[in-house]
Amino acid sequence: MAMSIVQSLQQAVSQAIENLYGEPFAADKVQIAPTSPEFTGDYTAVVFPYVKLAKKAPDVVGAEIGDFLQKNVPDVQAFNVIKGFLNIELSTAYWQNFLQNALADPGFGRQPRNGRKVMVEYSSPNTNKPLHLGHVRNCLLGWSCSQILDAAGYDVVKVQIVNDRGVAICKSMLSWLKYGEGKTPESTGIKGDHFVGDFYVLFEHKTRAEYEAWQQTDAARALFADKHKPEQSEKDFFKDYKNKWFNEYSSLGAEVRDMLLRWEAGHPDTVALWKQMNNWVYQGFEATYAKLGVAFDKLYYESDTYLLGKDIVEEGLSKGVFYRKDDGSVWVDLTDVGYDHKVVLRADGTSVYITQDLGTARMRYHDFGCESVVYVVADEQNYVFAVLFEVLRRLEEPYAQGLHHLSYGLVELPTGRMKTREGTVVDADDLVEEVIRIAREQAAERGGVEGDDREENLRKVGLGALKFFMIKVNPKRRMIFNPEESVDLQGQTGPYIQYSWVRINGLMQRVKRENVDLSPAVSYTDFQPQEKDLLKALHEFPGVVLTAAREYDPSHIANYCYGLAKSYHRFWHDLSVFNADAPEARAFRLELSRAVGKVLEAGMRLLGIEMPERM
RNA sequence: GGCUCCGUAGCUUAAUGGAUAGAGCAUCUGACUACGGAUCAGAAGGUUAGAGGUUCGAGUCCUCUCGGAGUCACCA
Repeated sequence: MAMSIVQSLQQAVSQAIENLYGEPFAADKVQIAPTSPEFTGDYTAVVFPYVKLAKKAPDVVGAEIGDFLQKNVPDVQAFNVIKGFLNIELSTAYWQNFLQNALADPGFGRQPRNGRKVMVEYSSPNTNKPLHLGHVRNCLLGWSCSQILDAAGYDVVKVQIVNDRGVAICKSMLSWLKYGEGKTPESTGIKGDHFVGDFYVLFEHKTRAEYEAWQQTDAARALFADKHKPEQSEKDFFKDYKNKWFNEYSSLGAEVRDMLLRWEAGHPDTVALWKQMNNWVYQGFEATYAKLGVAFDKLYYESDTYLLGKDIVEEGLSKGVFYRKDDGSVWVDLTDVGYDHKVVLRADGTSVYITQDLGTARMRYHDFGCESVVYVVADEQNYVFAVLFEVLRRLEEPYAQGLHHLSYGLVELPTGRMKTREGTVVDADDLVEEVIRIAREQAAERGGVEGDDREENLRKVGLGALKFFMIKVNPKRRMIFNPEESVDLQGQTGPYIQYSWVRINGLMQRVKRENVDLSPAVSYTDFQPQEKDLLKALHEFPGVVLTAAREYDPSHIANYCYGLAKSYHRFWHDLSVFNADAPEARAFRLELSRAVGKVLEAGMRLLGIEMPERM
């Protein structure tokens, strides 16, 4: 592959230092950055690191290196030095050439395949209730991260692990058996995941009613009198006691545990019911994923993986990574890296969560051979993943050096964390409908364009607003989501970017209609600042994709697209395209617009955001 | 309490150790008989929580203090 201009400049600067001052300086240590907007130039070399070995003042060093570059690098046209910053101006020919190449390359911004496989795990829902706002952020991050890694040259495998077993789904199952009267999603017209979720909520209500009734019994009163702490109110006491009550006194609790035991024993009716209810949920999930525009290559189910990992525990024992206590439980000592002792197998020989995670990791490596894995999971599990990764490294698993936890901040509401019990959960399906509704409302207010594709465009605008809102901030930042006002359509938003693309689309339609000759573009040389800004921004695109991939951070792409769209809006406002005063200028601006449109579309696609034809 | 993360304008936020900390929202003032005004320009808004330190250079790295969050089950 040809060397990029930045690499050429690094090499040339390195060469200059060696020639001028007789000291070697590694080319990849040479700092080259895009020139700040307030100065003249395209790229800037920082010369402070060389003043010591040159034994000269910074501005002298800058001038000497600049002189060398101008003489030895054909693309360098001019330079200026300000306070130790060497600003380099590239030639018009370089920029013309760059634009033509970018336009000719259908995959501009994408790297060649690097032959490496990476797995991205995201979403990973429970099957007892529908997806909510938190899953939406997770899915958007997981999807865009997958797209970005793909663009960076990796082969990406997208997976989720579905928590399809355990107490939670048993609650929905029992609830349906007791109160369902044989209803189905089909018979009620309720989407499958919501249908099952409703029975989960109903179960919680019934449990609460049972608990409140129980609190009036003599046994409960006696217990409170005996066990409560001084200062503790009856209300607080019973709040804390709920779990214990559910496990020891509740008849619903007993029935759920019984159902879980029957499931684990493979009781046919129970398993059949479990399959039925989960299938309802999966149909609902699929619809939601389709609406969000995300997909998976393979699904893993906890019912298949929850027993895995015991062989790894044995291995770890023989390797000395783990140790066994007298009661038979198995542990790992991580105190030397500042963590704790962690149990990896219970005394009764059954798995804990990490046992399963170890087994799943190995199983997936066996399935796909990915040398690295990205887990998209909220930051409340930071410690869990730090421990998991440390254990896998100690076990010397072949993929252990490539593990990454894409940790993101929880999405909260203005009232605090979402709580199922308090009914404050923002449902994913509702949210999608809501943002499309807002887009429709806004379009009507602006006297939006009608047409056959109207609904499709409104969907793209609404989702574009939502997705951009959630992805433009650094993933690790916590986010307060106010459904009332979070999805703006003006300013630093998805629709702002979509609008710049729509403008370009309008130009391209006219080019086609009028069969405009674009060939004079190459003889245009008098770049205006607004045009130069766009050229420089386009030039950055491939590097931004690589940065986003390296840091597993889609927000870089979002911020880049915003910056490019902003430059384009200014260009549009300040300069005429079709009415340019010379044919070369008109053709060049059209070509430049075409390139911007192309990059905006590609960049936003990496975020899972589509461009509407009109808006 | 131990460990981890965070603190940038009224609010939401950006900034591979580099130049005068950059945007958006909200507020105020302007801009189309011109390719679409979901746009553009301008004003105002900052001791980057605080104090030390390293460096030619610190929002960024180190130490301490203050404030906030997460997490510390043989639960899933």
